Amino acid sequence: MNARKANQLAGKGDEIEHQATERLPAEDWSATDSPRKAIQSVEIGVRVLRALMDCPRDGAHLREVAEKSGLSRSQAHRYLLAFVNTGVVEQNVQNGRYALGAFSVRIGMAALARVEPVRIAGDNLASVLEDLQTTGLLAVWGNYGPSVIRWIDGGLPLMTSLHVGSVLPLQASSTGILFLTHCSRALTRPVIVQERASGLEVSDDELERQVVQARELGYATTQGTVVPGLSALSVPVLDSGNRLVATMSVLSRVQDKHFYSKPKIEKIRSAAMAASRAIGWQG
Amino acid sequence: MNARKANQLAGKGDEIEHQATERLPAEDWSATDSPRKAIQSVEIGVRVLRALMDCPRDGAHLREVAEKSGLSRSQAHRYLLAFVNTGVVEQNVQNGRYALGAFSVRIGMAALARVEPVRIAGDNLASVLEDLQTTGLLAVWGNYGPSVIRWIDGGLPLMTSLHVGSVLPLQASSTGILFLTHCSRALTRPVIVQERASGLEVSDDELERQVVQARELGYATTQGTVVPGLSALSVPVLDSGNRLVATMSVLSRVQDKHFYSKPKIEKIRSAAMAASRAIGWQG
DNA sequence: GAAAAGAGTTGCATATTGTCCAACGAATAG
DNA sequence: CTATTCGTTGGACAATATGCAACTCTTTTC
Repeated sequence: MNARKANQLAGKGDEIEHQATERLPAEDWSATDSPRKAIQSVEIGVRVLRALMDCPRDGAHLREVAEKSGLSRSQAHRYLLAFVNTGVVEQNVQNGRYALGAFSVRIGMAALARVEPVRIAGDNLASVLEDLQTTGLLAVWGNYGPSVIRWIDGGLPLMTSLHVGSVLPLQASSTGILFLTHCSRALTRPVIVQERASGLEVSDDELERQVVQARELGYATTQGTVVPGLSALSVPVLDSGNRLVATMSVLSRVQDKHFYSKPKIEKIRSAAMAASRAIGWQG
Repeated sequence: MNARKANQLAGKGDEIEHQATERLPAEDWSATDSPRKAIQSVEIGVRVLRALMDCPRDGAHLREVAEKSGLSRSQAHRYLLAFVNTGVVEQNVQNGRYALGAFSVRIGMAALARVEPVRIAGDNLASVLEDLQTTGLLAVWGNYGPSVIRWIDGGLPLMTSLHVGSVLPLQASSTGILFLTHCSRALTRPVIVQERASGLEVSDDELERQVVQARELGYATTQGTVVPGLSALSVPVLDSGNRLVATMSVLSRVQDKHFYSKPKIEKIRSAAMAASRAIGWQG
């Protein structure tokens, strides 16, 4: 048992990144490691998921998963099979690669819904959208930049490529500008590098200008840079530490030139501020 | 083994809320779980997560989790313990309730990054077309109506005026019918007006009939109305908000009267549903 | 062009590991 | 106070995960 267990736990020399799992709700929810008797297979299974998490979008080969999680290939294969059976993981039939699947998204969404700030921001956004009779979205910081986590349809007939899961560009969306405004360079820089490698380039000067403006006004706007014909106004939702928790965006057609009137902007801003205050912001 | 497994699967007399375990092959769920050997504990673990997913924001008691997942309390407790150890689940020390934890959010974020509707729909369409040895197309809503964004040649030699960028008629194509079925009037009406001004007129009654039929069947068909001699069957790809993201169309010659047999239609439909699920649809 | 290497997948004997039962302490109710 | 319910734990048993090796298929190498 000793040799076997040692092999399992230590992996093949590679130490597994056991990143301190950040805790969003500042309540008394503990996730402390305890040496109590549990289901070992489940803990190993989570190791497999962890291995899949920091993988390129197009998935990982069995080989990589096995290495990252410190399992033999046959073992890793069986764990992946179990996850595939349950929809947590999907396997690309073309190239055989494994990646997190649709059910993982649902788990994440269910977990997010439990996070107070997101819930509150979503509710406030919904009521503003109903008031303004238009459509909008909620975004948080995801693995590859600002990610749409809620899409609220409010009367404005729109067909866009945007949807829950879309990653918005940092440099070319009002949402992105807000994240640039409120988040550390260390967080945003890699994404910008990535975007520029993909051909989306906005000069640092121009970005700086927009960031300053967003900071002054308390909101950011874009016209048609993400989806042609669609303009957006985004406002930040901050927590007690002035950290950006989420962004609320209100959409309209670019031809509705005067959609974002002073009173409407005020409504949107105060909705975001109400949400911010509700989660402890004191600015 | 029999008695034991039966007990596991059936629960303790209470029937488990077996919410359509989304397995694509649509096997009957009471029979053999997985034809291939996997890790049973992991699959059970996912059952526990599923139980946690649809519970109130403040978490669920061990009791509920046990019932919903069809496990004994001691069993459920051990699974939850394993998830708590890994940060997937958190336990409120005050009231002892369990809920999805911060790590679940991270899993979801990682999975979200992989959601790319058009690519996924294109891949699924391609494999169906290869299977059926024919040609098809992918369409999304464009500025002037349903627009072809991918044309996939699959053996059927077709000479048509259709190509990437073509706008399909709302009233006279199976693709158009689907957009009429799933999109708001406000979005489609202008295009219909435009079409009628150009001489293409289908009565509202007839359209309504087709829309109802498409909604019932889950697909739409046309014979030769877009391109003479060419018939098409189109299926919708939906996202998490039940919005129509794209349509997949499979083409054939009208003289191949029995091309769209039941099993083929089923294949096409399930490809679209697989794509839908992969981008978060939960219907 | 054949052989070798590497990838993904599967069968099988073995014992590690999950399961069931029962029990404990702690709340809560009656 | 007793009775019940709940979360949690211990221990014996056997079901289940493991490691090894084999197999298929593709890719690489010579």
